[in-house]
Amino acid sequence: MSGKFAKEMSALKEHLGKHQLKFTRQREMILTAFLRQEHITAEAMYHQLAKTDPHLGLATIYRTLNLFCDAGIAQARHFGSQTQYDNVSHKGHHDHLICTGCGKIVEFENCEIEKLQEEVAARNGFTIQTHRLELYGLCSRCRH
Amino acid sequence: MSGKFAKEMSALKEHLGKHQLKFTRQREMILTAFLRQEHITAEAMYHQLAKTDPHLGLATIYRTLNLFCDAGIAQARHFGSQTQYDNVSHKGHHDHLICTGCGKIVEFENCEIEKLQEEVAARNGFTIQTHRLELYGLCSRCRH
DNA sequence: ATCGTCTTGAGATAGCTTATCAATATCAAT
DNA sequence: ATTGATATTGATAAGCTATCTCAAGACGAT
Repeated sequence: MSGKFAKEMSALKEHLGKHQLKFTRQREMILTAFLRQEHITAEAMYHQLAKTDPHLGLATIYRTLNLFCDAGIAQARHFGSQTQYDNVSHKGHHDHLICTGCGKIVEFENCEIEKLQEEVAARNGFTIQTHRLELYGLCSRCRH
Repeated sequence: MSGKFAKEMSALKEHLGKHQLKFTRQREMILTAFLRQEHITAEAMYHQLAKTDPHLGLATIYRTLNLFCDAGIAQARHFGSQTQYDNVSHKGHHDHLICTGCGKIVEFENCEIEKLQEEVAARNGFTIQTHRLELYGLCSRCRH
């Protein structure tokens, strides 16, 4: 029961303690479910957890995911019409190359770009938690 | 009246022709206004154009900006709770550094990153039309 | 166990975007 | 230039996601 999520669990408890908030059954349940994902929407988590606890409210999911953002465990990102809550502790980050012709998506990683991003951030006094890089263009076939 | 936006105007007309769509007074007016901006929201453009044409509907703005996206002239980007429509032809492209603590947004440009992006694209047979780079983290004040 | 405070669940509400539809504008063919 | 077929517009309703409200219940320090 110590669990592989002990680090995040204590990060949450520390945040709760600092802000006079309480550790509840729902917060524990939602955190455990959240840490199993790389990113998820509130709606998706609502349906996922409905199997375990049918009375868990959607508003509670939103409130709790936003709480995780405050605690630095999650990070909200607007994608399409919904908000994606990213698991900050998840490492394997990849970026996307998207063809505007056929919709093909190629994933890539580039350490040099990431290093330059760190430099830009540092120059502006920022500490990067995560990022999003999408390149839009035409793939070889769609270019004709 | 030839105008500095001739290139985009013909790109729009080409798209319209290919899809059995019509060239209207509203589309021309919205395109001209749009090309003067680097990026704008539908709501902001609605208020801006209300001075010229008080009867122009908000739905038309949304429809037209989405049309520009289809034509490759604009690009939608979800930012906060609203959608930003970016002017693709605008050169001085800037990226964003976003504080997850206070919401502060810092714009930046970095040629080296852009060059590396080109390399990644070329390696995969892509020709970049535009891109989106957002760095999320804590600004100096929010880091404490 | 008690009490003050925080949290929850359910539904109402708010904000942004899209759908509906009758009236109108556009454009190719007369 | 007129016609006719089709696309577009404007106004408003509807849809969706996320947040707010508040009475009832849970938490945790004492």
